[in-house]
Amino acid sequence: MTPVVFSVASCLSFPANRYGVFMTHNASILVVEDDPALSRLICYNLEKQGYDVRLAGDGHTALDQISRRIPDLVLLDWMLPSISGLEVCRQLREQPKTKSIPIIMLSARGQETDSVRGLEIGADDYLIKPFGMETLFARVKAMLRRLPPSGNVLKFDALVLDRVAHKVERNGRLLPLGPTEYRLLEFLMTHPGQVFSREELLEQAWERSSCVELRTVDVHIRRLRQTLNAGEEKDLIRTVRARGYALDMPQD
Amino acid sequence: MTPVVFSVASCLSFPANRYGVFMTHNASILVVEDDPALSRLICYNLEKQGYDVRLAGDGHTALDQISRRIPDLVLLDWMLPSISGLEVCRQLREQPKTKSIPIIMLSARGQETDSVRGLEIGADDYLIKPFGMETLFARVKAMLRRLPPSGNVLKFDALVLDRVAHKVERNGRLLPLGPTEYRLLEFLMTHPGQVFSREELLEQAWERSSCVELRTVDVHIRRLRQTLNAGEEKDLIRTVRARGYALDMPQD
DNA sequence: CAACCGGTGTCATAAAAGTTACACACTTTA
DNA sequence: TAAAGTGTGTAACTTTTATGACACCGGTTG
Repeated sequence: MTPVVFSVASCLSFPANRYGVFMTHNASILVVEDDPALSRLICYNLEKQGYDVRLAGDGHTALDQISRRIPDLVLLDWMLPSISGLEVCRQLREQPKTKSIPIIMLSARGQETDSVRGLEIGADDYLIKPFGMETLFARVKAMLRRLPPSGNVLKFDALVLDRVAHKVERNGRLLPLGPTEYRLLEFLMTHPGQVFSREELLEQAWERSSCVELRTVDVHIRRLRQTLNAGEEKDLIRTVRARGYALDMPQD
Repeated sequence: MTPVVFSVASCLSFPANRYGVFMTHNASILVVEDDPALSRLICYNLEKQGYDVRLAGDGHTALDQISRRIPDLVLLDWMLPSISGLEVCRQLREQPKTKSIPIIMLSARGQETDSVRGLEIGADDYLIKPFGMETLFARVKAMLRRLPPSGNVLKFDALVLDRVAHKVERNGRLLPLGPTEYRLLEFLMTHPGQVFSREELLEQAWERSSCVELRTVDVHIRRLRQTLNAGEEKDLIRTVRARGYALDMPQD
C-alpha cells in the first residue's frame, strides 16, 4: 500500500488512502438531475476534472444533502420530481447558511422569460440544454473562480476542518473541540491514512518541550473519538495495536 | 468622544447584496461596445434601471476609463476596434487592481469554443447576441448580487456599521461605542467568521507603535460584548480558547 | 483654573475550560 | 491463561478567559 500521489491543476499533491478516498481541497459540486443518462455524463466528466461530485435525483434529496453538507457549487436541473429546481433554489436562498451557495441552473426551457425567472429567483447562471461539456466546465470554473477566498480547509470524508474559522464539522454538525484535540485532529487530517505512534503524536500535537505521559495520547484520542462520533457515526480513528493511531476510513 | 448614535433608516432602501452589505450608491457599469445602435440601447435601458452607466467605444478607451475609475461591472463586446474585448479582458485580469472586476462578455460568436475561450480568459459570463434586455438585466443583477463587501455600510446579522456616519446599531438599537471598540468591531465585521489572535487584533485595531498588553484585548472585547449584547441578545463574538476571537453567528 | 467625564490600559481575582495522571476494566495475542 | 496493549471514568491540576476595580490622561465645562 504505497501512497498514491495525485495531482490536480493548481492544487497541491494529495495522497490517496488505500480506499481510494482522495483527500483534496477540490471543490465539491452537487449535481441535482433526475435524468440518469445526463447526470451520469455530467458526474463522470466533472469527476474526471478532479471535482468532488455528489448526486441528487430529486429536490428533496438535494435539500437534504445540502443541509447535511454544504457544497461549493450546485448544478440544478429545473424539472425535478417532488420539488422543482426553481423551488429548491428559492428555498436555498432563504436560509442564511445556504443563501450564498453558487447555483447554476440547467434547463431545457430556453425561453427568455425562463432564464430570467431562474436568475431572478437567485440562480447565478442558467444553462440551456443541450449544452456541451466544455461549456459546462467553463461555467463551473468561472463560478468557482469568484468564490470568496476559501479559507484553509482540510477535508476527510464528511469531516471538514477550517483553519481560518477554526471550526470542525462532521456532516454539518459543529464539533466542540479543545485546543489539544483540535491540534491532534488537524495533524491527523494533514496525514490521512498514516499511522503514528504516541511519541510522534506527542511530538506533533503537543509543545516540543512538554514531557507528558505517553498514555495521555490515549485519553485525547478517546475524547476526540467521542466528539467525532457523537451521533452513532463510524469511527474515523483506527487503532493499530502496538503501533498507534491513524485517521482512516472504517474497514467495513 | 461622543457616543455613537445614528439611524440607518436612510440606507434601508438600498438593496443589500449577498454579503449583507448595502449598496450605498448605484452600481456603476461600463459598457464597452462599438456598435452605436446597440450601445445606445443598452445604456438607455440600464440607466432606466437606475445604474450609473458609462460608455467606451473601443478597447483603448475602455482600459483608460477603467484605470481612472474602477466600475462595479463591465459589459464587454468581443469585437472591438483597436484592442479586442478578449484582450481587454486578459489585461484586466492581469493587474491586481482590476482583476476582480466582474466582466460579462457580449458576442455574436455563438460557437461553443468562443464562449469557453471567453470564460477561460477570465470573463464571468458570456452572452450571445442577439440577447433580450430582460436577459441582460437578469445577468447583470445576478452578477452584482455577488459583489464582495466594498461599501461604506457593513452588515452582519442585525448589526449595521456605517463607516461614513461612523455609527453602529443592532436591531435598530443605537450602540454607544468608544473609538477602540469601534475599530475593533469594524475590523471584525470586515472579516466575519475568521478567528484572530490578540496579537493580530492589536495590530489591526490599535496604533502600530502602541505597545499594549495582550490582555487589554480581552477587556475591550468584553466592553464590546457588553454594549453589543445589551438586551439579552445572542453573543456575536466567539471565543476560541488559546487562539483568540471571531465575529460569528452563535452556532447552536 | 479646577472639577468633571468618558475613554483606556493594567491589575488582581474569580470562573471556566481543558489537560494530565492514575487506577482499573476490558480486549487481544501468544 | 498470562501478558501486553487499550479504553474509560475520575479527580487533581494547569491554563486561559471573564470580570470588576482603579488609576491615568486629555478634553470639556462651569
